[in-house]
Amino acid sequence: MENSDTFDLQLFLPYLLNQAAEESSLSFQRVYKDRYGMLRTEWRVLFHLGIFGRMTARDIGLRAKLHKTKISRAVQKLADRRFITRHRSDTDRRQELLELTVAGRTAYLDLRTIAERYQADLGTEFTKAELPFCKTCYSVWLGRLERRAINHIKNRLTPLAG
Amino acid sequence: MENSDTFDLQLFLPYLLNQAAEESSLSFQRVYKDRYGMLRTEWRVLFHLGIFGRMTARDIGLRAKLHKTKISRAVQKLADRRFITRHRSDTDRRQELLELTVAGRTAYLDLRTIAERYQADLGTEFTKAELPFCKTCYSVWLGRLERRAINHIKNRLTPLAG
DNA sequence: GAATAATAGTTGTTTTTGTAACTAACAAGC
DNA sequence: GCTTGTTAGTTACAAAAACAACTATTATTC
Repeated sequence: MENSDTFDLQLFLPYLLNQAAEESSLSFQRVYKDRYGMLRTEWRVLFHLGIFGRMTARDIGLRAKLHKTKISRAVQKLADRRFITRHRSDTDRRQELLELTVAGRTAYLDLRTIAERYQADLGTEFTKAELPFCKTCYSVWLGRLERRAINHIKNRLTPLAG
Repeated sequence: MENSDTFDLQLFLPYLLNQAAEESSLSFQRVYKDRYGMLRTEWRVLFHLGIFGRMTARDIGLRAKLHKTKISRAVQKLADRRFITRHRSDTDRRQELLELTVAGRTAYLDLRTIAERYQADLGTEFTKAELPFCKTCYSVWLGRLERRAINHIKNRLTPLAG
């Protein structure tokens, strides 16, 4: 063994987060896959529609940070299974308003119940003090993302201004 | 808007973790992709070899929780690019001992340096108290995984015992 | 108001992943 | 020592993701 380095992988944040995220979403994936044969993107779209009500594919993409092609295909499958309806918007005929059907809502509520149970279950392992931190984790990266977007715009503006 | 539900997605842990993980690894992905045209799995294999020294594909898989086919392909690419060498083990001729070449080590050290800088950079946003918590996140899920594996075995043994 | 740019969403093609079946080597039981 | 079972790693095929190019509609600009 020509031997190990000092860098501690166990403390490299992106690595830790990925391992944790992969593990947590894998276990939940089994639920929506087994019950409804859904893919992760489909589940996410369903969830967003369940939580936020009627919205467009574009807005789902913005919120969930999913690429439009992924959403387009997920929407198609969900519509095929009569979990959602699609209606062209009157104000902008490029957009489609997506909405859960009764069947879709039922599926959503079913999965939501399991999600809540799953979450409560995790609560026994994460202490009350720790739980809010997960949100910090999240917003720190979202914050970084936003700052990057802002810088990107700034960089494009500066040459014009200068 | 037929309106929103009470379930707070912003507090659903697997979702939060995934968003955070995706965002954090995406920004680092750009580094090893732009510099060496590497895929995530290749980078992980390189890193493991850099940190732990000579080891087999199997051991990398155990540590990194990567499937053997993924590793097999990553190892092939890394070997093609002369970043690693492969030698059949004398004690068990099924196994191959993998090791970084000089070029591989150079790449590893380069990426490691950036990783450390990136990590330090994050440190300014995560407080000292928060940082260790990411490790908690990680081990909680690893813990769950192990417990599940144990239960799985138990469930297969009980019928035999009873 | 015509020309140009931008946006919502779709479709087609290429990469990458996941899954299952395979080879080769070793291990155990009888 | 021969049958059966396991393990390390590869390969082939199917599913999913990433990326680029496209249509249709709306915004902008001159």
